[in-house]
Amino acid sequence: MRKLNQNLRSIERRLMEELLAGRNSAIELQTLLHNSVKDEGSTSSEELAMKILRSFTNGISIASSCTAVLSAQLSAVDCGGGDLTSSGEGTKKVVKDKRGCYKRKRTSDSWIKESPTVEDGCAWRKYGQKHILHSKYPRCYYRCTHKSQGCKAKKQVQKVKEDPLYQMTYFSHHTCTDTRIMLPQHIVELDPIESNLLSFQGSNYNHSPKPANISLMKQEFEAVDTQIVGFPYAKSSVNTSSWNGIIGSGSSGCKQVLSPTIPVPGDDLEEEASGLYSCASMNSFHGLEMEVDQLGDIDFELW
DNA sequence: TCCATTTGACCCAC
DNA sequence: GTGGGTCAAATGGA
Repeated sequence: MRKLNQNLRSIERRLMEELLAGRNSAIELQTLLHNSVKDEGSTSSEELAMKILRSFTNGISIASSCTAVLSAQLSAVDCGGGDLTSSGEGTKKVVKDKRGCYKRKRTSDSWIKESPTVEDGCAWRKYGQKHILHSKYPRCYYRCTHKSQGCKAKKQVQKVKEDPLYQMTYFSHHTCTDTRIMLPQHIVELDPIESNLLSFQGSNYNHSPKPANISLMKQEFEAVDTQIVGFPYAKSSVNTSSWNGIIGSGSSGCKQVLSPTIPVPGDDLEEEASGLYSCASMNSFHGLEMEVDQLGDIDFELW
């Protein structure tokens, strides 16, 4: 048992180191983006972005190994039915047997993320929308555009506040080889901070995925807001500019200007474990910061 | 024609 | 019985 504690402490320390490194790099990048003139510093921004990605990937990988250690140790101890993979956060996953026949089961292969934008850099296809009891806003259901490739990634998006804040619940990681969407060049070039987007343009990612219909996602919530509370996006300059950048280009513009790509890992095993950040890699900087802060609050009491 | 969204219906868990 | 998640036909845009 003492050895278990030592192992866990060691993993905890490594995890925290990686996450802190990622956080520091993110802060550094934020400063850099604030100070840099357009076209300058793009290389270092890329390097930093990759550094951040690497740190989070490593961190998640470590967290995964920690879970594996815990599972192994706990099953050895046999506490009586304690299954880490099924005693997660209380979120539910629906497994389909036949049409309309589902079994809900708890799963840990899901995670919640809050963000001021609904866009997360991945290509999603909406397959449903429901009004949720006691909720002002509808919940939207999305699955990966590449479902045909067998990708089981899903997400639910629900607006939780009048200020643009969306709660996104992800289920399963992307198994498709291409989860990215494309952004119009000018959005990234205008002002990465102001547009709330990060450009990860790089030579390693040369696929040509379809863009997610971000404007429709925005319009959808805007329509709801218009009915209920007016025009909420005026409250947030950051998000307004972000969305204006996208919507202003129109959907055709989005398809025509495809040069900046947002790399989302998913091809190798290590990155497979980093589904959370592969999906979040294009999120707003504020969102990233928020996530890092949340990660900093991880409760290691269990260990 | 293809693809994404909308929306009512279906079905299950609670 | 109700609420939530999914399906799939209808619809619309490119």
